[in-house]
Amino acid sequence: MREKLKEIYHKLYSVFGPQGWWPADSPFEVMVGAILTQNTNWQNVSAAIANLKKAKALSAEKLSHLPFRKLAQLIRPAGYYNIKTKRLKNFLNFFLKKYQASIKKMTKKDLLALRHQLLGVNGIGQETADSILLYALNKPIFVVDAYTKRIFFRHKLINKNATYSQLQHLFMQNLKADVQMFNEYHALLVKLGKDFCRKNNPRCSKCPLQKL
DNA sequence: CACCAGGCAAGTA
DNA sequence: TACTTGCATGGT
Repeated sequence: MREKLKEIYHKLYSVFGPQGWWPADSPFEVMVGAILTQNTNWQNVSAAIANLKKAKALSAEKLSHLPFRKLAQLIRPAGYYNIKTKRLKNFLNFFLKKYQASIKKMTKKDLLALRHQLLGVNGIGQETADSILLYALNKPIFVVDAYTKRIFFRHKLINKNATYSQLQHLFMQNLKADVQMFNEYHALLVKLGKDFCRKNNPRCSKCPLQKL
């Protein structure tokens, strides 16, 4: 399996090249984006973030002072805007109270302790927590998502009921903990998923992993 | 028109 | 523990 995982990575990298994740101007923007992108395509999230920038509201201080309705209006294009406003507020409270909105302070915290803290925030689940850890704070943790699971299931590398933790351990116990590689690997799986492994599977037969 | 997107929590049994 | 459901916009 170790070799298989490496083989897949190198194949994807050679086909698609570096993906340049996470598309954002700052770690804080990554964290906001991680919450907004829950079960939503990136284009809609991008529009929501553009609204926040246009309103000059993209900072922990500004966002936390913004009235609920005002914030909900700004992030509307991202969908689920009421629940996401609540989740953003929950995260901001956490970020301000525990870390004084300091990325630097947050980065100093131990990886697993911080992950546990993030999971304690209502609205932050495993994928969102791991996305924040990897893409905002450069911590060596592997992000799993629906594409990861679907791709590995379709290639018969896992069974259908594999859990998030099982998938994550599969990667982390078989690969060296390398932030840059974890970054690229997850992004490449999303790219592969978008192009060849949608739910309603238009072109699974053309997937570059077929011939491995 | 139907289907889906870089999830998560709450409710039910 | 193991399902099920609500949340919502915008693109194909």
